[in-house]
Amino acid sequence: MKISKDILNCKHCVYRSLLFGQLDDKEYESINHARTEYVFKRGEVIKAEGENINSFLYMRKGLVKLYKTNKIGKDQILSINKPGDFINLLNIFSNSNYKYSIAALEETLVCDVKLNVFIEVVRNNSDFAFSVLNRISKISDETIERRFALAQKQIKGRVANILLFFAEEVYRDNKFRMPITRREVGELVSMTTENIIRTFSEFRKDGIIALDGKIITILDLKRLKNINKTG
Amino acid sequence: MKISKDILNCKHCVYRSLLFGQLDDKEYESINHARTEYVFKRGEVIKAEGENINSFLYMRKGLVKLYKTNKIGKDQILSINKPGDFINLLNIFSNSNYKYSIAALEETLVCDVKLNVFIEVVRNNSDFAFSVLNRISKISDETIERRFALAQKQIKGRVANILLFFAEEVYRDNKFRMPITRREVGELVSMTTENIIRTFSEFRKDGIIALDGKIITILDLKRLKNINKTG
DNA sequence: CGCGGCTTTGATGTTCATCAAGTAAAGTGG
DNA sequence: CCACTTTACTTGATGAACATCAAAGCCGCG
Repeated sequence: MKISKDILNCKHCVYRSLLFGQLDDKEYESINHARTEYVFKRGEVIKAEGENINSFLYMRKGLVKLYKTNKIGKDQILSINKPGDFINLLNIFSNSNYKYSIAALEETLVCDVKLNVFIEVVRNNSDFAFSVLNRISKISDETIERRFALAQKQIKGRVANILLFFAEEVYRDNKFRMPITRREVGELVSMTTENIIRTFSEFRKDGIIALDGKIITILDLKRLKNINKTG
Repeated sequence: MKISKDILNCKHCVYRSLLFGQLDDKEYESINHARTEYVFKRGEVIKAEGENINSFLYMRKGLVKLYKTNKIGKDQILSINKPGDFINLLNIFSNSNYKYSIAALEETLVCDVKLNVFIEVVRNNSDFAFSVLNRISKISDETIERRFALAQKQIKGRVANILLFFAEEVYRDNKFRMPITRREVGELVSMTTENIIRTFSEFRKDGIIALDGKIITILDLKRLKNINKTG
C-alpha cells in the first residue's frame, strides 16, 4: 500500500543520522522528492527475486526476511532485517536485479527512493559515498559473520543463536512473540521443521526457555548463551 | 618479504582498471607513494586476526585463504582469494581490526597502500568512492552467495562446488594442483578431513575425477556440475 | 632416518532428515 | 458464526549422513 509522502520527510526521520547525515538541503530535497512510502502487511512480498532494482529501500518500521526459493519450492532464508537496516543496499551496487526476495514478517513501513536519484547523490557527494561505503560494509560483515558462525554449529547452537538474535537484537526483551514459524526458523538455519521443534521442546524441558505458542520467554540466558557459543 | 616499490607502479598495473580507473595523476602518485610490495611464501600469515588494519591490500599474484581460529585451535576458512581480489576490502570500512587471518597458499605478491592515504582519496573523489562501492558490493555478494549455497548442500555437493571453484575460477583448467590440503577443504566447507577424503575417493571410483596426490583431473565435468547443483 | 603432518581406510556411534500420523490453530466461504 | 480447509505444530520410529576414534602408510624435511 502506498501512503502519503508527507507523513514524515527525510530531514526529520529518526534514521536520518544512520545514512543521510552528510546531505545538504538541496540533496535532501532531491532524495525526499524521489521518495514514496509503502506499508506492507505480514506475509506480503516487498520485492521478488529477479525483479529489477530501481529503488533504494529502507525500513522505518517492522520486520522482513530476505530469502530464496529453490526449484522444488523450498525457501531458504538469508537474514531477518529490522528498522534501520538498509534492506537492499547489498544488492543495488552489484546487481541490476534482486538476488533475494524480501517479504514482511510484521506490518512494515518502507521508504522507497528512486535509484537513479540516490546514485546521483552518491556520485556527487563523496562524504555521502563514504558513509554508504561504511554502512554497506557493516551490513555485509554482519551477514557474513552470522552465516559463517552458523556453519560450524549444530542444531542446538543454531537455535540458541536465533533465540538470542530475537531477544537481544530485535525485541531487546527476554520475552517476545516469535515473528516466524518453526518452519521459517528451519529455513533460516538449514534444519528441518521437526528438529527445530524438538530442540525447542528440549530447551523447554531443560528449563532454558518457556513456550506458549509463539510467545517465548528466555529463563536461563546464561545457559542459552553458552549453548550458542559451544554448540 | 618487502621488495622494491619500483618494480611496477600502479599506473601500469594490470589490475589498475579494476579499481583505480578513476584516479587522476596526482591521486595515482599519492597512492603509489604510500605503497609497498610484499612477497609471501606458502604458509606465511599475511595478516593475523585481531591485528590493526592500517593498509589497503590487493593481490597481484598468488592465492590466499581468509580464516578464523577458534578456542580449541581449529581453523574455519571463509574464502579462498585470488589476484584481482581485494583481500581486506570487506574489513577496512567496517572494522579497525582484522576479523579474519589472511595466509598465503602459494607464493603471493601483495601491494600494501597506507590506509589513511587510500581513504583520503576515497573521500575526495566520489567517482573513485563509487567504484570502491561497486567492488565491495561484488565481493560481499560473492562471499554471501557462496556461503549461503554451501549451507543447503550435503558433503558431495560441497566438495563438487570446491572442485569446480578451483577448476573454473582459479586455474581455468580441468587439471590442476590442489593448493590446499584435504583438511583445509574440510575447514572451508565445514566437514571433517576423513569425509572429504572419502568423497574424493568416491568421485574417483565413479570416474568423475582422477587423483594423483595433489593433482586433480576432472574427467566428467557434466556430472560434477550436476552434483554441485543437486547435492 | 626419524619425526610430524598429511592421507587413507575401517569400525562405531551421534546427529539429523525423512516418513508417518495426529492435534491444534488460523484462515475462508457460506 | 459455523463448517471447512489449510497451515502450523508436535511426537515417535527409522534410516541416512556425518563425526569420531583408531590404526597404518606415505611423504617431506631437518
